[in-house]
Formats: sequence, C-alpha cells, structure tokens
Amino acid sequence: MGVTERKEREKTEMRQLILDAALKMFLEVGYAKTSIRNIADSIEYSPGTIYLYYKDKDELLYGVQHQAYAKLLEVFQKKAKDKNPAKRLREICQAYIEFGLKNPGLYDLMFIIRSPMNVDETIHKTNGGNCLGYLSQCVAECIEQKLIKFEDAKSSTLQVWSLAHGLVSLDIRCRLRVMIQDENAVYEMLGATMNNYLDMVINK
Amino acid sequence: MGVTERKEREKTEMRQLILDAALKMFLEVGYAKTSIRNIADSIEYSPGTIYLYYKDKDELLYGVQHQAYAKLLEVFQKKAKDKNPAKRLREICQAYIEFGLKNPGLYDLMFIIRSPMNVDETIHKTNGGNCLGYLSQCVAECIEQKLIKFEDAKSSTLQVWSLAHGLVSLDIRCRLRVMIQDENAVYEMLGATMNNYLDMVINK
DNA sequence: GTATTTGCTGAACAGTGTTTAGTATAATTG
DNA sequence: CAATTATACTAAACACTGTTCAGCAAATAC
Repeated sequence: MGVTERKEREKTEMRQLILDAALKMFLEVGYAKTSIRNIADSIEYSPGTIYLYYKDKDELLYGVQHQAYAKLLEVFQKKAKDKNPAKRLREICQAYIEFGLKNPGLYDLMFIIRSPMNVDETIHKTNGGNCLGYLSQCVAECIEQKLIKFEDAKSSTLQVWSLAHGLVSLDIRCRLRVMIQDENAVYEMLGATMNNYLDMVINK
Repeated sequence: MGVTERKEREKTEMRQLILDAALKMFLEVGYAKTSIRNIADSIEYSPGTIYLYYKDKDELLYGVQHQAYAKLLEVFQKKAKDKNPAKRLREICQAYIEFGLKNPGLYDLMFIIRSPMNVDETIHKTNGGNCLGYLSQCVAECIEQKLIKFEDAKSSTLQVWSLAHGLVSLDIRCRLRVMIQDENAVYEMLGATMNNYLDMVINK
C-alpha cells in the first residue's frame, strides 16, 4: 500500500515546484510585484491551487527565505573556514558583502523586506539563526583568544553585522548614490570601508 | 487681478493638504497599505482629485520624504551642536538612532523603502544630501583635528552611517529578534553598541 | 460497480493604482 | 448682465491584486 507514500511525495514535490517558481519570480520582479496568479500561470495551475499548498503569500516567502539562509550559510562554510578566527572574521564579512551585492533580490527577501517577520518569532530563529550563529561564534572565538578589541560578544557581533548590513542595504536601496556616483566603484568602496573597520578592530 | 495668485495659493494649499493626509496615513499603516482612496476619503475628496495634484503614489512619497529629511536635519541642528567635532559626532549618532527608533515609519520612508529612489538621482541628492552633509562635515572636521582614527573622510562617513543605519534598520525590520528577545532592551543595546564603536574610533 | 475522497478549477469578492468622460461652478469675455 | 470659456472635481471604468469557495472530474476505497 505505497499509495499514501506516493501522495506524500507528490505533495512535497508540488510544494517545491511552487516554491521554485515563486523564488524565480521574486528574484526577477521582486516580492511585491509578483502575483499569485503569475506564479500559478508559470507552472500552469490555477491560482486557487497555490492555496492548497501554502496558506498565503507570506508563507511562500518563508519558504524562499529558508532556502536563501541555507544558501548564505553554505557560502560562509565554503568561503570562511580559516582556523584563525580573526582571519575567518574577515572572510565572513567579505563573503557577506559579496553575497549581498551579487544577490540583491535574495538579500532583500532575507534582511530588508517587511512582510512576515513581524508575526512569528520562531521562524527567523531557525531561519537566520544559523547564519548569525556562524558570525557570533567567530566573534566569540576572537574575544576568547584576545584577537579583537572587544569584550562583549553580543554587542560586537551586533556591531559587525550592523555595519555589513548597513553597507549592503544602503546600496541595494540606492541610498549610497548621494555619496558614490560611479556604480562600478561601489563594491570596492564597501570592501575598503569594511576592511578599514576590521583593521581597526583586529589586534595586530 | 489677484485671482491667479489666489488660485496659485489654493493649489499649493491643496497640495499640502494632500501631503499631510498622506504622511499621516503612511505613518499609521505604512506606505504599502495606504491607498489613494483612503487618503482621498480622509480629506473628503474623490480619488481622482489626488491625481490632479500628484502624478502618482510615488510622487506623494517624494514629498513626504522631503519633509522627513528636513525634520531629521532639524533634529541634528538642535541636538548635535557641540563645538568639539568628536563630541558632536557622538551627538549625531545618538540623535540618528533615537530618531530612527522613535519614528520607525518616517525612517522607513527615508532609508528603507524601495519605491522611488531607483528612478531619479537628483531627488535624493537634495533630499538626503543635507542630512548626510551634516555628518560628513563633522567627520571631516574630526579628521582635520586628528580626533579620530581615520584618514579618508568619505570612507569613514560611510562607515559611521552604515553602522547607525544597520542598527536601526535591522531593528525596524525585526531582524534583531534573533539576538535580542526583550523589546525594551533594544534601545539600550543599540546605544551601547554605537558607543562601543565610537569609543574605539575616537582618540583619547 | 458503487461510494468516497482527492486535486484542481473558475468564478467571485473586496480591494488596489490609475485614467477619463462628464458636470457643476467659477472666471472671463462681449 | 448674458454667453462663453476655463477650472475643479467627481463617478465610473479598467486592469490588476490576494484570497475564498462551490463544484467537478478523476483517482482511490470498499
């Protein structure tokens, strides 16, 4: 009686099919301008069908966010694995900024967009928690080994994260045009600013 | 023949009436959830009338942003006027964070929202330019007088602004709940983190 | 072979930004 | 003052949006 298992599998496949289509459109035209009808059209189903697999548009965003956070964590694990926590901190920061600038659509969904976050707290604990954990553990190690000019792990993690997020989000939302005219100079400028900061923070 | 002048005056009055109503609703329910119909209702006009004074919803946002930037500049001028640029930098940062946390709706419109910015560059030069100028001049003075651990004015201005913006925007978008559970502790935490940073940056 | 459950659809509801034809009122002209 | 023109506004319409739900065909269960 493998029918229930098959149905279960078909259900998760359908959920994934919808999620993939949603992610594609979110990245192409943004969350706000993506409509349920467009998603449904792109996979050749009726709009109502989406609601048989996802409660509402926000739940679709949760799912996409989940995948995006996993992707960022993957980037961290791949690009920031130096044993020296101070060097690893540099790698994490660089990877973070690069990720943000190269995937503005994803970054938006993860850290800027309003939509759901306000509601449930458990969701972004499991979602963003792992990525932030990677950073905060690195900072903690830096403090332990006295490689960094800080004492409080929580506050310094927040400082590093906020700076990186500030740089990326101001750029994504085009607020840096007040001070950086040349679009191509952005990446260099953000990287240099982050490095200036790290040079100051990290003990020599 | 004062009729043309009167009409001109009535036109600007009407524009202001609409703008005030729009600002009020933007702050109450946010830009996205504010509808032209609601704005029109609140001032007892038909929706179409709004379009006789503003091209579209975005242009309404431009106007509100303009007022918001003026308000922030006012706060700077009032709360950050110490002659010592290093002390003034502290005042600016504190005022910025306080402004953001106390006026999340305004802050959103100014620095987070997507909508217009992408289009025209001149707009946020005149808009955000003055506020940013207040900060960047302070930083420049700090560097001149060697009160600060930096050399490049542009990069350090960006660093300070990004950190402050990162702190505020992560909070407004509820991304700090991953690391700060107690809502009341937020203000203290952000202030402490900013101060930790300034303590490190400012020469003693 | 009949009954039941499942998966999906298409239409409907209430809302959105925006455009436009039409209409009272006000201003100008003869 | 009367007739005409310009102005300010409205109501309705268009093409969308997220979401719900009655109904239906096909797969499953008995």
